[in-house]
Amino acid sequence: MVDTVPRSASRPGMPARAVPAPVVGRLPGYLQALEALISERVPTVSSEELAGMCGVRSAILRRDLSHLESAGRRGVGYDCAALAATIREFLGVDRTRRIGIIGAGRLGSALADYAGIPDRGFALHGVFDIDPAVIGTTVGGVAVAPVAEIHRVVAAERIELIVIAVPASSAQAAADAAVDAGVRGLMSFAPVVLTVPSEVSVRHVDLATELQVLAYYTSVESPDTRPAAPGTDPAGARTDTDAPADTTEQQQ
Amino acid sequence: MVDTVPRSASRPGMPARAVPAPVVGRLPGYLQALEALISERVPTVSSEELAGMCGVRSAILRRDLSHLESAGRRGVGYDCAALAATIREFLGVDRTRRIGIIGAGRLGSALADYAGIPDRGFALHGVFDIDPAVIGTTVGGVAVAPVAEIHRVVAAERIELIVIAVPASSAQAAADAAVDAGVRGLMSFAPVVLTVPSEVSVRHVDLATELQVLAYYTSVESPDTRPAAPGTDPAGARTDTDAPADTTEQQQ
DNA sequence: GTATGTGAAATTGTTCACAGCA
DNA sequence: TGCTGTGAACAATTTCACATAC
Repeated sequence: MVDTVPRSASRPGMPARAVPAPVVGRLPGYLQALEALISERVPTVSSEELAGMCGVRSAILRRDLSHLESAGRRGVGYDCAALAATIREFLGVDRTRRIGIIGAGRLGSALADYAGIPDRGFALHGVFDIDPAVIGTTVGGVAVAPVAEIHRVVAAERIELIVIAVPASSAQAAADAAVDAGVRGLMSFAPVVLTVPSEVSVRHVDLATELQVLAYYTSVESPDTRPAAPGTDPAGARTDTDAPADTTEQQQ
Repeated sequence: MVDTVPRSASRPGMPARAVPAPVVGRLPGYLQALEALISERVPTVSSEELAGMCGVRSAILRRDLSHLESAGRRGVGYDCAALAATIREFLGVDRTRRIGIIGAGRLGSALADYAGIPDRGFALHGVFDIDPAVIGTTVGGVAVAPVAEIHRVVAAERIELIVIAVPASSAQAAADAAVDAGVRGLMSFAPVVLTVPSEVSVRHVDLATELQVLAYYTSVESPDTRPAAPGTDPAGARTDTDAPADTTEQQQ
């Protein structure tokens, strides 16, 4: 599926700017659903169907897709393969992105497995740690290198994104090292706010944060609350958050 | 505005309902920052300071806090300990919430470590798997039990939240088992949309999704984001040139 | 003087509903 | 006929700015 067309990789050929963060956050979900359809040999989907698979309303789906040069055919629907290709290109994963992970502990190793999974547009090209005991061992098919060498490895392997899987106490240092190495995209699992230059993007995932939000929703309307509608509060895909996940599953 | 949202007669206890999802999503971040301040013996913070620590604007912070019975003192700021207590109570983590993890693989084991960390309001009370090879082993200080026993364990240990850390192919089955066991809050790391009853809340975190969003933001930055030829734009769209330029994501 | 809490405005995002094309 | 794409209505959220309280 990757099969990057031998074309210029410098710029996506579509109006990139001005696409709202919530939209960007939902696109990966559409892409995932499309890939499932494609693997089942389904040629086209209607906005209604695709939206249903992703847990959003069809109107949202259509408007979201209108931001990128949509490939729908009125009266027919969207060509799965074409739309998937469009979204991949839009997101910039039409070519494989090389990623690295700082932290070869349990979490880092686990993430390495996921990151190594092909067909999602990413490939693991570096794992870093400061612990001499793990340096040199293989994680996710890659030899663990000292964090001190991150600059060299990032350059040599052309790593573009770094996942931070170290304890909170070393997260900022890890981020600094990654930024210093030239990386412009960071995804952190450490429960601290990272300070980075404005040109660097950071996505943050924190187990405790997610659980606390979950705790809120399970207590608000679990025990005895039934104040009408509140249950329908769909957690908007946070820009950043957001994560494109809905809190409450609602079927209507 | 017509207050369509039922602020409802909230529970006498204390929390006021109808709090927007974006607000709920930011509260854990405030709590985290407050805990850091508390550990440094800082007695009070201004909205300006706290907001700065969390990567949000002070106006947002103040309005967010206004949703719960705020504890600020004009001219002074917020009492760290009091505010932290208020947020904990609001989120429902003023008492320890018991969680369980389905999937004792690498990811599940890694998460078990995080989940076991005290002071965040959670305690691991169950780990489940279907693989006979890991059942009985200890993960995160808990003996791994068969998924088939989840109902019994959830009841016995009074587990309230379940983290799903299994492959995509078994995620729905895991969710079904958890729901059947009476759990009303799920956090899933599997890249699939889970179908659950409306009274169950689901939070979803997917590495590939996050990386794809990150990929987008790291490639959009191109200095010359030239929206191609105007002809490509179907409806002479209002190219709101000028982007928010928010490369830096703030956490959710 | 300082910093909160909050109307009101501005902005951003979602839903409706239908014109128009395949 | 069926379904997309989108103007317009609507709703939610953020930001401003200031009265208010300490």
